[in-house]
Amino acid sequence: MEKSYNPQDIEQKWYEFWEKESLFNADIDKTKKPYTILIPPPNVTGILTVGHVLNMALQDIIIRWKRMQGYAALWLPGADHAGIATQNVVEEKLAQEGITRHDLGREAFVKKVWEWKEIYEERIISQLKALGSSCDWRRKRFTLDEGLSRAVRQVFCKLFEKGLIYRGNYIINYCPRCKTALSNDEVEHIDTQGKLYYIKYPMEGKKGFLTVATTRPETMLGDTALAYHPDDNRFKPYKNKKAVIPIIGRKIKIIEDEFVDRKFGTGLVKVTPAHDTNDFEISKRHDLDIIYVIDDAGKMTGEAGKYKGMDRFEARKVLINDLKEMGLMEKVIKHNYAIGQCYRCDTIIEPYLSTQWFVKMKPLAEKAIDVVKRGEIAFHLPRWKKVYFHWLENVRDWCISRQLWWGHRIPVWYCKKCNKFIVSIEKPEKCAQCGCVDFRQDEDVLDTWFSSWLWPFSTLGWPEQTEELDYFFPTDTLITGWDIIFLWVARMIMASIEFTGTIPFKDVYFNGMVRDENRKKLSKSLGNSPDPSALIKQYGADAFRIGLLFITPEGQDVLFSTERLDVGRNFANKIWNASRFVLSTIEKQSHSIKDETVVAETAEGKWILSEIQKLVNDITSFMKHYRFNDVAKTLYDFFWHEFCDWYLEMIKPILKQNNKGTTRNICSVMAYTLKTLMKLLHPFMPFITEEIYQRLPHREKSIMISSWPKPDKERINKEIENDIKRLKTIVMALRNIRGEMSVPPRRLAPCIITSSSADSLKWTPKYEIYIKELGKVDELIIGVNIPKPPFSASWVIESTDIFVPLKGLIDIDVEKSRLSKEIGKLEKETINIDKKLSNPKFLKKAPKEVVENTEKKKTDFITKIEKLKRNLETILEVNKDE
RNA sequence: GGGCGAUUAGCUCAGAUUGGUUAGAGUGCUUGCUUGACAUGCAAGAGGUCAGCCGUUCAAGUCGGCUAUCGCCCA
Repeated sequence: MEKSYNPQDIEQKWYEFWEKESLFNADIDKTKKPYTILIPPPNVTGILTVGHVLNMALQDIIIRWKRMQGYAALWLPGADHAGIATQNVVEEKLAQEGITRHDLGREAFVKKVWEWKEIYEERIISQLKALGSSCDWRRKRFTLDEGLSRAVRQVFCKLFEKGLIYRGNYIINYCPRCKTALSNDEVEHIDTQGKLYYIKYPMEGKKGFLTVATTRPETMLGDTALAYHPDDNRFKPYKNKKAVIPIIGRKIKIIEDEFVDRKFGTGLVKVTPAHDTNDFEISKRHDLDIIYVIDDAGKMTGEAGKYKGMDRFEARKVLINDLKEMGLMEKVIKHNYAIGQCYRCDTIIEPYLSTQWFVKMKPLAEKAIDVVKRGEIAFHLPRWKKVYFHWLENVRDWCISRQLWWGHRIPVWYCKKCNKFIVSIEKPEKCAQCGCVDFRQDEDVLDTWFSSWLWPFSTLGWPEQTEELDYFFPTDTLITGWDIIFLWVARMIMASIEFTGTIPFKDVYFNGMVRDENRKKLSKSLGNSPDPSALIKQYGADAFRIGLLFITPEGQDVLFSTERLDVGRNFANKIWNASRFVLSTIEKQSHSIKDETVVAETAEGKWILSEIQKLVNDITSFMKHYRFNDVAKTLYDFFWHEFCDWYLEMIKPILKQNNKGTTRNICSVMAYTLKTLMKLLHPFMPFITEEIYQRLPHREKSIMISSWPKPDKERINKEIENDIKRLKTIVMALRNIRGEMSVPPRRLAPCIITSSSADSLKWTPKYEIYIKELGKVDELIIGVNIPKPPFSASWVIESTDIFVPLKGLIDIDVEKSRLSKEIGKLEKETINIDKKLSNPKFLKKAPKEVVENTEKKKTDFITKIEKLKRNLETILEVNKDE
């Protein structure tokens, strides 16, 4: 084995092996319980980010764990067509060649997008594979697959029949750059420092002015009224009078409406029905005209007079200038408000009146609230329930039509003769109204989320009642980011209940967002995510995975920087080298070893076998509770410190004795322990653990399908655990003394361990060898009441004294300050304990156990202080003698 | 405007379900080591008024309230 771990030597090899052996495949097996995770399908827009890596790693961790526990574990992979985002990237690419999608036409353009999709889907899959993802690739799905598309059409028709889908003319969020409608949830509200413009509208007949405040002066060209609150007496005299829109000179009514906020601006607002949600509502109540002044590209229309053809923001600038010149701009003040931006391209959203398709959400929302309230679906962390409920309780109808070419075409056909529309899964044969057979399908496509909300069951074959659906559905756990709780999670729950009558998954684990060092969310558009492929190459997939998990506390956001993966890389190297030591030791002796059934003969063997049972127990419990960060840290800590620093170091002196039987026993214990650790680590670090497993004596053809360890009570040995705890304390004391006294590393020192009672020394004999080796002791004397030799450093452990005679090496001043410092610390603690114990209420009310512990602690401290003081005195005496 | 979260070592964070240990880890820092697995390493050390205030309790980093600062979501 190489001296340092090189992941590139083994990762690809094992992934190919797993695939060749079909180990990722989850088949229907009625003798096993199913366990299902569906991938949150990544967009085919580009490569994955480190955020995806975290999300995917978590899924792989769970699915590998469940597979080892004997479940028929299915991780179903796939990708999302991501309508707007994908259309955007392909259009951008075309633009570089100087072509627009219109130059190509719909069919040719969509073909181009499919080409793009094939390339990027392949890239994503290869990234997932490089990461070690154990997906059942046979079952890979894409949201535009035939089966999934049929599900989409069927759902559309069903909801339409139920009256839950309707077509209507409303103000929707429109992105003038993507040239499509968006749902409310696809708009991001960004706090902005803007301005509020106070504009004077002349009264009809030149009888003075009325001032109106607005953040969007350019829309005034489309005003069809001014409005004030009915209770606002300031404007009563103007009721039903007319004002004149400056510049274009159109006359508009002054009306009363409850909606107006009297405290905003002057209390009088302009009403622009075509370009503002609230104004549109007002216009319906007052039967106002609707005038479009901004078109679907964000440019001013013919209604805008001289501003026609200008971009909306350009028009604003010019208009403000014109108003100022005319003396109609009363004032401009600073004003902060949240401005809506497109979540795909950050363009400022234009509220725009148009005819779109909508889903009525209230009836769907109610059941989705219930299942989470009843606990049928559990959220981790539970606090996300609050966010979920708040959204569902205030849910608004969902605009699902998009003016795009890439996506599921809306299954609505318009009769070319009578223009009546028919909603149908397939193209209708003839018009029921007029018998015409000529139809035009709706030009628009559906919101991407209208297909992804079906993902949990459409991927398993729905609407067909497949065996897969029967076996693997409802799925078990969804792992996703909290940023799509509305867009996706809530809607999947609604859809699943509506169409399958059951919940889509039992647990939802929300992983934190990965952010860069400036706390910015990693995103493809910002380009602030390092390329995962490069990181895998640099660090190895295992190091990447465990390194990432190491810095990912449960459900909290993660500050990522490349250097933070060093921990993972170092850990992989540590595993490699410890294994190298274990394996070379095993190889050196010729006998075969029995690892599973081994009974340890040596103290350190009994100890590690005992400790590892506790570890298995803890790790399994952490896994169950989605506490992956704890798993990573606990395994890291155990492997590095207990296994390497203590256990392997304790083995070394025993091996040196060259007793064949003992060596064989040690090898068996080592093999068992290392193999158990590899199994526990496998979900996190699949490649290196497979490599080590294969080199150890093993039964299964892959660690992937070996059984998850179960704690063995027979191997727990409390007595040995206590002994080793004391041993460690002694060794650490010796090391501390050596360190403080600057004893050269190669120089061995004598050591005396003594106590006033023989009982408290009874445990020591079989540990002498370890004390000597780990504490660098040449002459070890253990006995009752041995007096402290001159020129020795000392340490106190409970009732036991440790003396290290260091004539010629001991620095009296260092030893004095060491002892004084320790005494001071303990005295401070004793004062705190005294306070507690002198409080009658504490004695009366605290549990007996706690009081007893506190009392014992006090006695221990006092004994220790006395001993330390005596040691300090003897040092001083020695000093005097000289 | 409504809500959620965070504030613990120089930095990044654990300390959950269940209040009781001399409050931990990684990294950084200081010192010493080419120790027969590992310098991607070994050993030792320094470093914390747990944001502040008030409260509940025999007992608070942990529970409740308020304040401050930062971040996010919804309107």
